[in-house]
Amino acid sequence: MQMEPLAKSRTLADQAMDMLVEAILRGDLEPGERIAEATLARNLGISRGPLREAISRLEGKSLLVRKPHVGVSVASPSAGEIIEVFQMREVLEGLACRMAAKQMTGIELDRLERILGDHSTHSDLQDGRAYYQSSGDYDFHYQIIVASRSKRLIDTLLGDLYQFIRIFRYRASAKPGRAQQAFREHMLILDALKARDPAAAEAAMRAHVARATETLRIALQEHRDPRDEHRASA
Amino acid sequence: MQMEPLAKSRTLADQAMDMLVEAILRGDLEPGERIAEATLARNLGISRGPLREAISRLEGKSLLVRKPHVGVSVASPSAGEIIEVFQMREVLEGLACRMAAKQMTGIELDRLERILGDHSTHSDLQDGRAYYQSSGDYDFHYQIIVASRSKRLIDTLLGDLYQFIRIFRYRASAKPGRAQQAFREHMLILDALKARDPAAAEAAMRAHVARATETLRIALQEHRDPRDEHRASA
DNA sequence: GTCGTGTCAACTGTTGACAGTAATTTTGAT
DNA sequence: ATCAAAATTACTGTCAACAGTTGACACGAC
Repeated sequence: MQMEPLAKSRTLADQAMDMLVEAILRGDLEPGERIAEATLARNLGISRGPLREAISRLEGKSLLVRKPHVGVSVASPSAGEIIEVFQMREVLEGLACRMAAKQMTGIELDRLERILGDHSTHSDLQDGRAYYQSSGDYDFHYQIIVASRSKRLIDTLLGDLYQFIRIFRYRASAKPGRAQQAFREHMLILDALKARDPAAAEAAMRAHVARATETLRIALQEHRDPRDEHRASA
Repeated sequence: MQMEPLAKSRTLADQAMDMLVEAILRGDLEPGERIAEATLARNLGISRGPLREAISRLEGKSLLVRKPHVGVSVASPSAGEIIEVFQMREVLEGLACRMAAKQMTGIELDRLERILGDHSTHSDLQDGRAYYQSSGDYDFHYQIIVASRSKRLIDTLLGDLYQFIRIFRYRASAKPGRAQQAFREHMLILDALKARDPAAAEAAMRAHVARATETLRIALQEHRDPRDEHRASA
């Protein structure tokens, strides 16, 4: 019999990293907020070494930024940078969807259809906003991304990029009616996948994410970020 | 009078990181090779702390991989993973090219045209292979990526992804005649950019990178990687 | 009152030593 | 000779203390 070690030899730095990401996601650490190493390490019951290591790794993923001899702080991307990330997500998820169309199994397609079926009967959908911006939308995209079978793509979209996006609660900025529209777009994507039409699947996914980006852009313009002023005007 | 700080407060960890990347690019550290922290730190004249920090950052960028309690080693992606990165590059550079088409200045277009002009008269081009796989091709893509004005896109394509790709010298695997074809493809891209046609520019760039990927795929099949066997067969 | 300078405290950057784990070698039995 | 188990070794993971830099504050000159 062969089994995985229960605790995968998780090092303190690993735990500290997870804990940091959690804290940022939960909102305990706000974007731009500085992190005092010594204090945080004491609170976690570890020394500064492993904590610094966790910080360095997140720094490599641009979730944290460090100013030499000053300190690390949670990344605080401007509205423009968030849009940039969404644009990248558009083409990358398009790619994932194209690949998924080629190699998705029947079982995976069924699962996707079932997820969408659950959505349609879910009460939140009728209500409007919340659902698509929380787990429902996530599940749909998640399944497709995993179906791409591309290790790097999965890591990027489900790991780095997704966490980066999730930090900033701009999900809340969905417009009323966006949920229903998104649901219809999901249907179109599913159709293309079932038809095993890579080009159509990619186009449908790109259109879907592009619309979400557009909605986001409008929402962001309402609470402007001064850092974007200098490059607007075009 | 305004001036840059002389030495940008570069920390030992920063220098160690650059040094590591350099060493990997130069080939001093081969893919899969393990890194002995203590030894390397001594050779660099620093202690293990900053070195570990540099390692952690590169770990976050998946240039190095760490196995707990065993050690770090240079990432050694399988042929399949390299193809995956190229596929991501295809859509991301396509995006960059689309954005560049919208906002490139006349000066930038001139510079690009000049680069291409240099290429056409460059002796290596007539010879065949080497040129496009070295700095020439890089310059062309570099200019377009920068012209996208997207901070994240530039970081990803010119930083993380590019270094990752560069580590593995599969550039050498270009086929004879590929250089001339690539040159023609560059011309098409430039045409679309000059016409300020975003869709055409994106399509042209995607086609260009897709062809390079295909060439690479063929070259990689010759020296197979055993790790890809299980997922082949399709 | 404003500007510039000097001092100070708090924090980060770095170090060397210790503890713990995984691989290797050695030893012993079959 | 082959294999298994135990001891050794070499490395990583972790810690606590030291050194250096930064930004703030107070003081003094203009």
